[in-house]
Amino acid sequence: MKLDAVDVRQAASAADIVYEALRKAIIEGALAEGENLRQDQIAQMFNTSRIPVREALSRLEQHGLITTQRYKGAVVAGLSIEEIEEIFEFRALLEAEVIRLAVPNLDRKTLDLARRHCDEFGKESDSAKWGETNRNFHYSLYEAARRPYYLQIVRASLDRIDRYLRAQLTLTDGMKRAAREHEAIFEACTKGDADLASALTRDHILDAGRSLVVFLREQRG
Amino acid sequence: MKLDAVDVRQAASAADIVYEALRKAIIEGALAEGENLRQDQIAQMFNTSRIPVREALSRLEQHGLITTQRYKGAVVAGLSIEEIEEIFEFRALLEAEVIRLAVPNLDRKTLDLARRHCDEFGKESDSAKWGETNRNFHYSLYEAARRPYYLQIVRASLDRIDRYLRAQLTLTDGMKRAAREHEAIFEACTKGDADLASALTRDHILDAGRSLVVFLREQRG
DNA sequence: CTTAGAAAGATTGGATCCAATATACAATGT
DNA sequence: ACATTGTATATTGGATCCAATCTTTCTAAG
Repeated sequence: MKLDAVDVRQAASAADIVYEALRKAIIEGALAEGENLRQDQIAQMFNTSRIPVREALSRLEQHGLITTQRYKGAVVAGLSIEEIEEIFEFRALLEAEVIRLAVPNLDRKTLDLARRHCDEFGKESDSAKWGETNRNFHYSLYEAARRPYYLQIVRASLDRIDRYLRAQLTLTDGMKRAAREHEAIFEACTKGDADLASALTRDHILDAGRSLVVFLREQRG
Repeated sequence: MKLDAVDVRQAASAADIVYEALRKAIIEGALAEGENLRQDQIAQMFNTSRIPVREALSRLEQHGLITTQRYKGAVVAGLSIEEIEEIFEFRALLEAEVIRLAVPNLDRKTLDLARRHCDEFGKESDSAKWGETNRNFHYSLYEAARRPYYLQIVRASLDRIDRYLRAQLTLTDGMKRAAREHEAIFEACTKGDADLASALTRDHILDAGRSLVVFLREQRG
């Protein structure tokens, strides 16, 4: 007997579905910062009651993606430029370390996968897909670090600033530069040079942060 | 008209209260790992319904303090030795950086506060109070880094392993060594030597992690 | 005696209802 | 006209009820 066994117990609850959908919408910028999130309205969109919606909102707040006020409701969280700078600095520290830990564990298969993700960058120009490819590329390498806790934090950090990054990339030539930097990081990984990969990753993130801050200062005045 | 105005809107919801109480109980080890958390039972303890309890449990799960299975309930999360090692390694990286960023901003007032916390270590032998003092000491210095996002992650990381640390400290002479190391870190801070403070903090955390792992390997066999 | 299967009880997930609070707007007095 | 107060509506927080699922127990056949 052969079949694609699925663990039924992992079936998603209504709250899980709402949470993931809202998370995705916020990360991709489909929901603008400051936008109101009415429990009733969301419940109707998902054909459910407000209970799972409230659970989802509570989780989103824990992750800093929304802010809530008692009896007033939830709004999509916005980040100040200072907060954005802090998160980029944090990511630089963390991801530089993760790639350093990953390099010694990289095998042929993982590198091939990363290579394919890297090649995708030339093709995509849509910001949602670009963001997806960006995550795939970095995470395919990061996985080799075998540090689930680190990766969880890395993910959460990227979640917070992804929408700003995407908005900027579509409006500037940041995508081309990012593609070149990815190429260099990949190169260092194939050579097994952990220190170089780490330094390049650090610069890659700090550069992206700097251009984003410049962009936002113009935009916000 | 003069009165002590209080922002009423910050009043805690039932879910907030339950969340904080359970978080504290788990961190302090009052709830053993693997212990079942029945919604009904908790609701009765807090004289409330299951709704706020479910919200609290959902938040706790996001922070990794409990694990839940659909229709089966929640249990206090346990960490494998590998997971504990990873979190100590992570904390070493992060807190070493935080203290480095903090040192240039330390002023007389902050140092005095840290000094007082440091002096508390000699007095306390109760593990709950010791843990509290430990947090107070480190955080009083960390605050000067002015990196709220970093601190949020630092807090969450400590939350996960605090109960193991406390259990070990009461059963070994780890408290004395920790006190000496705190003294040294404080010394480096007063001198304004950021690199030294960073290195000492890193070692302080890695040492604590190593002794804890040794302790747990014995205990768990 | 063991074990598969069914029934009963326990527990969680979700829906509906009620209470507490906020917001918008009308009414009233100066 | 303006500010203040009262009221009506909208929205959230919490309680209670029902459905879905798990766990345990009981039964009966091998």
